[in-house]
Amino acid sequence: MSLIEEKCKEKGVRLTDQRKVIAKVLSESKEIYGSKDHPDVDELHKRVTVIDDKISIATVYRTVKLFEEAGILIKHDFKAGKARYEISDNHNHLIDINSGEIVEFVDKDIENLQKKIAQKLGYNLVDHKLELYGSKIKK
Amino acid sequence: MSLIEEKCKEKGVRLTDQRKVIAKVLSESKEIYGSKDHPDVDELHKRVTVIDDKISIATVYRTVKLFEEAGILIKHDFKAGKARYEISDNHNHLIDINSGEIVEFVDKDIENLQKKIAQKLGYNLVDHKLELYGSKIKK
DNA sequence: TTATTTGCAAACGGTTTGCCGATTA
DNA sequence: TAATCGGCAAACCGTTTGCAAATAA
Repeated sequence: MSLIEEKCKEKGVRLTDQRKVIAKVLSESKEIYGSKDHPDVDELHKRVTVIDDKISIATVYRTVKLFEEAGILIKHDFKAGKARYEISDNHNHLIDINSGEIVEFVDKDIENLQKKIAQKLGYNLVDHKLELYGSKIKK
Repeated sequence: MSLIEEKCKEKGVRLTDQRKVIAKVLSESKEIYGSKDHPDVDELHKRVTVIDDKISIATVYRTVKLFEEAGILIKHDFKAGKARYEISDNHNHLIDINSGEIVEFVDKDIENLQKKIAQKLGYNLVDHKLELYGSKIKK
């Protein structure tokens, strides 16, 4: 049973054949496609139809939204137009402005600083989005 | 002459009547609508047509893209679907998850930390996007 | 004059939705 | 069985674009 399938059970999300396939593809996405994998709905649909070619893209849309609302996935809009998804986890992204490659990172210092800033402005920090855009240093 | 109109001159952007009106509305947007003003194209079009009701929304789209490419405006996709614009300036945003209100802030510490992180990952920091999401602390 | 810009309406692309038969718990 | 879900195709909505007339330099 895939990671996401388990989370569905936890949260009482009904599991259908289609959802199981989508959950499986998402759960395996990083392992198979590497760390910079943030598939959009179209890409997801392509991968899913390899397993079951009856699954419609409407179902992928509905499922991905469902998973997002359940806190299982997070949705990114790195560039408007196409949303991209990955399993929920609080890391940040560095985007290579030349190749489009995405590097993930976490940094406790930044996280603490953010909390402090929000407090200073009179808010409790609930969530954050940090994207760095950079170009590779050649050596 | 509005702030943006001046920048257009600098960058050699041809100034038409329509662009002057749009530049004016954008330049005045913060003063009139307050610090949380990040109008979308539709809102911009509404404000612009008060001055000249012949200006089409296609022109607003084209102009806003032009200004963005000239580095005069920045485009935000706080939530996908509708882009929002403001005069270019490197501050960050804190978004009230309850009211949608947007608070702007700058923080040198965070900026330095970001630069350091990018370096550590082998990149030169070119740009960044930081959005905090929080809920107001009641007192 | 000549390259550029505008308004209009149609096209576009990602996403959502109504309908209704199929499936899950 | 009752509630929910999935497939299909049409609708939706923000944005872009081709065209011919208008305009800036």
